[in-house]
Amino acid sequence: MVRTRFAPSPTGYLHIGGARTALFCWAFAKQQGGTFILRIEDTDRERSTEASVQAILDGMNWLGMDYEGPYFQMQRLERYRHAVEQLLRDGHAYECYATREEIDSLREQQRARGEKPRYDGRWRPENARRLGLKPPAGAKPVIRFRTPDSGEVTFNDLVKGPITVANAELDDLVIMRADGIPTYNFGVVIDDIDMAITHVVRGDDHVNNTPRQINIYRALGASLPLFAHLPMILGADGERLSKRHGAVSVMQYHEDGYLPEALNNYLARLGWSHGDAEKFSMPQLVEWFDLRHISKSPARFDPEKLAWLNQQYLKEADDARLAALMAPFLERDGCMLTGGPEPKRVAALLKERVSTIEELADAAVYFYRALEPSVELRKQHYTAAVRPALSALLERLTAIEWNRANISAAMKAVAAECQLKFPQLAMPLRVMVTGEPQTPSVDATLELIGQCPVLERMARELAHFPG
RNA sequence: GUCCCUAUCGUCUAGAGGCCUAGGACAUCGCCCUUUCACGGCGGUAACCGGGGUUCGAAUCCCCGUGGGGACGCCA
Repeated sequence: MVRTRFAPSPTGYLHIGGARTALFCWAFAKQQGGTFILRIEDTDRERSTEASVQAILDGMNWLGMDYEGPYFQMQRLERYRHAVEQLLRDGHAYECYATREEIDSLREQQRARGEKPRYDGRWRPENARRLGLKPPAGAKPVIRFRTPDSGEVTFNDLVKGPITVANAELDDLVIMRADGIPTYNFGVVIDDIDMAITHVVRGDDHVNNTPRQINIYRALGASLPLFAHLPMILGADGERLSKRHGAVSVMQYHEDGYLPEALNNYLARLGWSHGDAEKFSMPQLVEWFDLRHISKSPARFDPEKLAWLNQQYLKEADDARLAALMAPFLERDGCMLTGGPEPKRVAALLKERVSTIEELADAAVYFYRALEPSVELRKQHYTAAVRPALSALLERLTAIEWNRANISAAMKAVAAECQLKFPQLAMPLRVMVTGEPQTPSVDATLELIGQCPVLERMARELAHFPG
């Protein structure tokens, strides 16, 4: 039975990269009929926050990934201590009393010499004895794992293929701090063993940690899970994703008016493919997902393609749902929805013209509030020549039963009478009523705005015509 | 600096030695549709990083360069 896990540290919001990792983990587990686990790796007490835990949960929930858990590492300290005792007993770990300053200066020297910075193993029992090192009185040691001196570690990454690292490249890493809290490389191994994780799917920034972790598995006598390392997501500029790139928080996309199915779809296609398929649902992803078609190299995040996908989902989204989603944006813009046209009809009219909910709301403002045309627009469209036609139209519109067909008929009749082409009448009318040069077809727009507001706005704007 | 990984249009990618005159999508350009703008339809520009091998045959396999990414914490 396949078991995967997503194991974020609660030191910030759920970002795009984390969400993509979670999505692949989730999709793989579901595709295999397995279990997807959420584990919060909260052993960094300085940076972990309750708010971050909540932010991660919110992000997972919004994207619709269900999980077992969450489990918290800080609730499992007892277990890590026992595991450390076992390693100590078996000679796979030892106490190290080196101070941080000591280690820092060691690394500095190594770097100056052009070497890879590494702990030199001075507190390995045999070395400490040789060097005559004695534990300072009252000092609490950290525990280091004793990495094999020679040989190499090879594992067959499910995405990248065989990867080999020489043990000589690895040093004796700290697995437990003096206060009894495990470090990442240790906690992750114990948890993955205890939670019977079969497939470790994570970002490829962990490739270098994997040989260290494998050595720990072996020292513990545990069997290995399979590993699949996902390439990173880079910003649109090819740089590492960071705050500089604007929206890196998943929930920021929610706030900016993206649909979760669009973000999921986009993220799924970033580093994974299924032939020529571009637009597909979560169930479809679950059916199709495989590790073999994950690309091996990093991918750039392309906001334009995301926007396009979001537009595709918007076009087919339920009108009532869109109405509910755009309401907060409209209210923020000072629109009163009550008394105006039904939001879902407005959404239906506008939804294929925008790529986010925010744009949808922006485009809907004039249905709920009279917008003043800019001076430029008036100058451009309000001419003495069309004024009589618009006056005549105002009168006709006063008299008709208010629906799209009648509005259109009235416009056509006036245009014919005044020997104007339809657009010559429609453009100034559009600007007068909506304040915008671009809207859906005028008749449908006026119908929705409603007779009274339309007549009022026309009368008011007529006063701005020259002559 | 050392180690690990990686390399197809501007971007995301298809590609498992002959189906490749390298396919799709976003973006971009043009045309059509049209009541403005969109949507939609049709079409165009655009890529196998370089050099060596292996092979009858290489985008695909190997080596070397080069570019890109990652790691080198008592962070995860």
